[in-house]
Amino acid sequence: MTITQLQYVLAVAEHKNFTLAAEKCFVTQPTLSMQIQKIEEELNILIFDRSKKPIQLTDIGQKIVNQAKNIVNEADRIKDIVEQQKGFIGGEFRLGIIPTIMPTLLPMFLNNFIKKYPKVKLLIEELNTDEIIVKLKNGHLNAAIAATPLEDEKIKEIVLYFEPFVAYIPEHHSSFQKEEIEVSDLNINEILLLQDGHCFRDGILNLCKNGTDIEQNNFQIQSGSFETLIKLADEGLGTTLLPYLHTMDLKDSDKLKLRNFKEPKPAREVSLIYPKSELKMQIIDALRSTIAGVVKGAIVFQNVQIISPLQKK
Amino acid sequence: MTITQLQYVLAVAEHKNFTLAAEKCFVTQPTLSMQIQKIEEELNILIFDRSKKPIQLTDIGQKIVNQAKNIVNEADRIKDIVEQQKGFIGGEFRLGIIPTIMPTLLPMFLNNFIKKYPKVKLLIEELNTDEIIVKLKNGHLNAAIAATPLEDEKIKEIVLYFEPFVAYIPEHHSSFQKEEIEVSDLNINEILLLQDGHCFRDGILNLCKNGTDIEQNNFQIQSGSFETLIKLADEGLGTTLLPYLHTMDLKDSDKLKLRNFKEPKPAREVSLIYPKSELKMQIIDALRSTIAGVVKGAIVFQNVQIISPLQKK
DNA sequence: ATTTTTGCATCACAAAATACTATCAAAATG
DNA sequence: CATTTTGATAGTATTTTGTGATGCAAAAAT
Repeated sequence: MTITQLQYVLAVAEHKNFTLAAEKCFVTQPTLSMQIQKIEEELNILIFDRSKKPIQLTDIGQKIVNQAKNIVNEADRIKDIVEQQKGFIGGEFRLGIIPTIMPTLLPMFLNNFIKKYPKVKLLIEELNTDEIIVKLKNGHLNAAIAATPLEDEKIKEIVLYFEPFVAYIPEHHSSFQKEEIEVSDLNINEILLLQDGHCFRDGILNLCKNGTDIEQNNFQIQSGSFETLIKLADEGLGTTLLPYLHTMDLKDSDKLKLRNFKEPKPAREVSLIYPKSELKMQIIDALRSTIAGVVKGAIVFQNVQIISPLQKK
Repeated sequence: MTITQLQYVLAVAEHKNFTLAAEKCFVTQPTLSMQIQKIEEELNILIFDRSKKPIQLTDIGQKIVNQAKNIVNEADRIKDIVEQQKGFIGGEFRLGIIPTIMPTLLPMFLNNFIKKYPKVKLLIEELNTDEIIVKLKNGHLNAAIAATPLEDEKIKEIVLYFEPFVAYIPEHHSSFQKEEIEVSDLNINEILLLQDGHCFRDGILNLCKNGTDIEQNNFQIQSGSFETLIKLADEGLGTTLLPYLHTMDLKDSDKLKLRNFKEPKPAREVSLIYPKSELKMQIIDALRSTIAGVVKGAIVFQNVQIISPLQKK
């Protein structure tokens, strides 16, 4: 039994297809077929049920795949340990970022980071929280930036900053006169929300559920970008909530429509998250310190109340 | 990097000698030398400092060895998973037992066990607790039977039974008249103890320290067997304490000198212990159930007070 | 101080394992 | 029914792993 064989098993288990798995492993399909047969023979069991289409894991195969993941992860960490010892910070690093953080945070730290760690090849992907969790677990991402806490056993979190929610109230709205607003001023049914799947949407639903129930009446528009929501609000279609960093690059005329919450301000917790396997910890730590550096200047710590980003059932 | 290479690294790390390590791996020394060189080259580091005699691990080498242990352990478990699935209970199994449990417990369950699981080749070794802990951690033992709790992070314990201490009081002793005795009746300085290194000795010291301090006066004889202690006690040299199972095969004349403690009786906790890696769990569980079966008849559960087997500093 | 022993490295070569190309057979697709 | 997809197999090339013989330096023994 070799580590290579286990990697082949994992590839087939993931793609449910020998040919595709072989490609991903950069070998030909017969090579992979034979190695899979060899390990099955050595263990004297069948890992895959080839009679089903697409290919299925047998019961014992599932157990072996789980264990193989452990082994391959632990083996990968050896190279990690060596690099860490050498103080080498480089190589490919796959980072996921949720859409509501991406446009504001990424420009703030990306330049700093690539200058400081030129040997790291950052591969950044915009994904929503659910997709991120899956990809962290199956190893397609090394780390991600998302709203937390996620309460996921297999994922670790390092809090980067707390980002208050800011209300955007169009001029004609009744709350426009107030200097600061409270959660109770908000009517969930007139808040313009992002599409389903954005955790920022879920966070706001959690925030507002506290007082009133959601009435499924009237209209509800959901958009994928805050810019749309702002324009809709300006058209008199309701109010909206923005994460603090988003408010910084509004036009001055729009900034006048922003209203802070009274303390403790509702806020989201933004964290760097990564799988428990803790691969590439040097780079994760490099990211953390770079982001901490740039965010410290932008976000003044205030008395905040953290809103869960999770969808409550 | 292959699992085989990691095993070679572990063998050299353990024996600090290429030639010996090669033997243990059942390959020639050049094979092992070359594979070690290959993995060092692949990682581009030195794992061993060959200039020192005996060979030393480099700093990074130590870290790699730690990780290699993980990997090899996890890899071993794959075969374990397969056997478990197949319901196969067999193969070599190395069991350590402490000297004060060996002569009484082993005859009680060994016959049952080998009849029930004829494919298991039990390799039993008499070792004291310290030796057992080392050998469990480095993989030279699969499990052991010892007094617990050990409070060791890396070792798991399954309690088998509680074995009360019984006092052996010679006829002319002042406590001989009492039907039941108490801890306060014991004078640590007149109790005959086993040699240093036996945890039964440490347990008794813990028991008696509660009341009085140990005076380092007079005489203290330490023996390696209870039989010696009994004879010395008969000669009027003091009293001694025996574990309950040991009292069962005394001569009737000697049994008259036994005195039980008042409840809660001081007792030792005897457990099946094994490393966290949890290899060969099927056999460990087979042992547990076999021993539980035979002990249930012999030891009536009573109100006991567990004495720690650990040497307090 | 010389010899012997110990212990790892190196060389040349054998055996085994791994991978590739080409091809086949079965199942799924149209 | 022809076509495509997908995994297995055969034969061969390449790479890896292993062996025995030997070298060489340092430590141990005489």
